[in-house]
Amino acid sequence: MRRAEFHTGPAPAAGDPAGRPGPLPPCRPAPSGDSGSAPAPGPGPRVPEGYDPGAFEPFAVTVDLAVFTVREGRLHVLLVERGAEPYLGSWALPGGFVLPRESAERAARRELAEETGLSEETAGALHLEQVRTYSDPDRDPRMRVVSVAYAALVPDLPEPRGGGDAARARWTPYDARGPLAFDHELILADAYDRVGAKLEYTCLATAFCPPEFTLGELRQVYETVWGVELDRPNFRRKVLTTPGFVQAVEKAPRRTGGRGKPAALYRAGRATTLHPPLLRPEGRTA
Amino acid sequence: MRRAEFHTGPAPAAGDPAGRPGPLPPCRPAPSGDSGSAPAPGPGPRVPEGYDPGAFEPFAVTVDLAVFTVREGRLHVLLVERGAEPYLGSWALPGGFVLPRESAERAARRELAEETGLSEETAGALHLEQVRTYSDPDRDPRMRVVSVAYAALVPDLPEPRGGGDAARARWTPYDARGPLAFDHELILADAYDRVGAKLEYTCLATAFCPPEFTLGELRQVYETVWGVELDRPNFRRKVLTTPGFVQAVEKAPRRTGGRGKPAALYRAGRATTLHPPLLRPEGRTA
DNA sequence: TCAAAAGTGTTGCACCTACACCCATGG
DNA sequence: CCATGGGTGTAGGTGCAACACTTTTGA
Repeated sequence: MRRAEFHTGPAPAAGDPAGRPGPLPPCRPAPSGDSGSAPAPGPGPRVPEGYDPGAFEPFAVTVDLAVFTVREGRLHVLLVERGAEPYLGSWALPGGFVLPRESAERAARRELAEETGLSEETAGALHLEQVRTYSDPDRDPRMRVVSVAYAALVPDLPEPRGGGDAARARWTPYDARGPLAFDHELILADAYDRVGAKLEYTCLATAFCPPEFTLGELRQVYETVWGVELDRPNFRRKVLTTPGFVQAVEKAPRRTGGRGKPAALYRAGRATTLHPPLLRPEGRTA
Repeated sequence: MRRAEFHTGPAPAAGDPAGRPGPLPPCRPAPSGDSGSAPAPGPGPRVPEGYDPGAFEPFAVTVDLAVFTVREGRLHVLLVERGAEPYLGSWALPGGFVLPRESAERAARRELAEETGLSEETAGALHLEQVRTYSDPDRDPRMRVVSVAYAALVPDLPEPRGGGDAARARWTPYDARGPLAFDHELILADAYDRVGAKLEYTCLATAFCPPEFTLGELRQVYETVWGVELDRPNFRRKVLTTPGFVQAVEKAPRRTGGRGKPAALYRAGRATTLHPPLLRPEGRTA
């Protein structure tokens, strides 16, 4: 169904459901009809196929964040409670608009800092993984919104209470979350799949850990995200024999995780990929 | 650098460099300020951080396609010659605008059909892989364009001569391409990396083959994309012992690839992932 | 009869799995 | 002392790399 009103004049309804002012974007010149990605017109006055002025209906571009952390042996995801219709009161992924002069990744880092209460520098150092872009025309009932989804992996952080938007944010156990607003259920599932897969063949797991960590903590990341138990001795060998995965912290003494023998500390190494990969146990059989 | 003209009125220059009419999109109502991905305003009249009316500057959303095929033992990519400034005469990835009522994937399939001259049904069955979204504010010198990149894998096709945009399209050897317009060099490299990686742990290689293929053809896909030689006997065993990767075509006799013993024919199986993966030879050592 | 590609067999190594066992600490 | 987690050792299995070999076609 085409939106004919875009060709006949402004559509009705400019009010914001949340009561905020609804600024009208000014009319703007049409793009040239051929962009970095658009089909270039052939030589001559021919109008290329697929060209439609409606194509220039402005899209809103946003980012959605699936922020994961491992907390008390469970995978948690950062969710925010919606304060406006639609889905008022529902939980949703944090996110926001991409501003005119920023890239989607910068927008994602900005939102990440806002929602977690971290400084922009700290947030800038965190691992951000672009997952997918969601562009179904009906994914937002109010307007056309194209959203770039990012997965962020953070070590265990305090409950977000940084003021601002962070006040609405909560760490929620991944498997105890309720239904999410919009298509955020799908986005979160995709992000989870991506993270699980990347643990297999990259050093990504260290992104869930503080700067210095024990092999037990690192192993718990795998076990928590994958939902399996790994053999401790074998995991240790695999990590230590993969060059560049971790590097020992020599001078530092040892740290205990409550009971048991104190463990040696490690830092993330320089390597980014694992060769050969560290396959999930199910991968062997499935 | 902000584009002040968007807040002060229409900017100059509405004409298309190619001489086509430059339709002006009508003014439209502002979005509610909170979208499926936008920060929901907190309870109360507070204006959430990060809110900026400029965020509603309309973005153009496009798709870019990296269409790969294996031809005469070389990896080829489909490129189009630009017929308008900027980058007039340069080569670029095919692509185009996402229309108001279609998803990015549907737009990609539509463009794929247009550029290759295939029917929409045929193109609809081809493998499309969303690679990444490119959103640098300056990636197009004329306006803000956010582009969703897709990689498409097709079996060897005739030279695109379907009329329309396809007339400008050419199959180009991947390693003999010139510099590309915009950031398409980066997009193409990302798409190539993704395809190469996915060959390792998915059954994607069959997408490069016709419906019925020999194991030699399948092996050549790997060898061509990865740029390595694989041991024929070991490759055969790996493929045949991976359940669901390929299934033999019983009744069909055999087919020759020129000289040599005729080979048995196979079809793609039902599996989509490879467990354990088929690692690149370098993966073992690197 | 030779080149080229398909297909089978075999050996050895690399890596992973599983499990047994010792070490160090807190209760 | 024992429970808990860190750390070491070792035997067996799986799967892959490497390479030798036979088969079947076209030139």
